[in-house]
Amino acid sequence: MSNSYRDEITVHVPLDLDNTLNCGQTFRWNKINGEWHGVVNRQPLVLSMNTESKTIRIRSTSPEFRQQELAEGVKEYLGLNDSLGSIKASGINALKRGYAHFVKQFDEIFVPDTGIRLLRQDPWEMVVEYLLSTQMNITTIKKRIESLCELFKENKVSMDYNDYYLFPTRDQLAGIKEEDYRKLSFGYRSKWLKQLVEEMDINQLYQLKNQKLEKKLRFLTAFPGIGFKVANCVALFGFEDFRAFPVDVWISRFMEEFFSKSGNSEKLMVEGQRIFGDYCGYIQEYIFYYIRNRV
DNA sequence: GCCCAGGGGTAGT
DNA sequence: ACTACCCATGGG
Repeated sequence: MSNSYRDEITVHVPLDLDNTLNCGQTFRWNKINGEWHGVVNRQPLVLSMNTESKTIRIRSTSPEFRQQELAEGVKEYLGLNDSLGSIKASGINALKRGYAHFVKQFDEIFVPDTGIRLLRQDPWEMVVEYLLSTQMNITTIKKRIESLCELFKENKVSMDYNDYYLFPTRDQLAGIKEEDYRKLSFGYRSKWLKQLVEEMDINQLYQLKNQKLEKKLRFLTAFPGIGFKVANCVALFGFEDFRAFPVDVWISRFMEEFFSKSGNSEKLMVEGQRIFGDYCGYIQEYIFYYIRNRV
């Protein structure tokens, strides 16, 4: 049982922890007694925000965080340096080149005060989690992922009387059989994950960071179980490639309803890029939030 | 029981 | 290129 190191940040830009950590871009954060509990950079991390003083309280097991001071690391992870205003302006600019009539609606969808920010997450974790996410609702995905993490008792880390499980490494998963995945109710995804763990070169995966989106997608979609939607999620949430545009059932409905566009996730990705421009991925997250929460 | 879920693979047009 | 169908399983 170890005690935590603590720090604080005062934020001067829009940020909503609830919307950011509960909007479908991440699966391993849980809110307990008003605090968000997660694991980042292989350390437990607890965040809570005082919305009046605009202060984030931080707890973690180390004063260091991705070779940075804890507070700086959290700022980086939460994407607090992203300018929501510039991203919105970029989207409006793109819309004016062909869908100017949608600008007013867009203004209601991309509301910076919603405070959603794209997290800087680990690519390997994203690959595994979004491969498992196929055709499951978010509640179920979170349960399945947690059960996978809890297979590895050696990954349990304690902090301030709470337990956290680090996400399993590729080498750890190499010892898991397809039937073990089926026992975790992974269903038909079991053989995909088994094959992914056997065949994916982790170094090649991490090298995608500096590659173009098209190259990322080509590499990722070569694996069974990773199609265009999952690959775009990895590019967006694991590599901060803001030109990625994941198309799930919700985004697909949105494209049909507001732009009369239909087709598979690859075709709609291209449409999304054309309509919303270079930050279409960031914008996609606001669309996802909007379309799922409207009355 | 029913429909749905941050889809993907495959076979048949 | 497009469509139809199947895949496992649990949430609501």
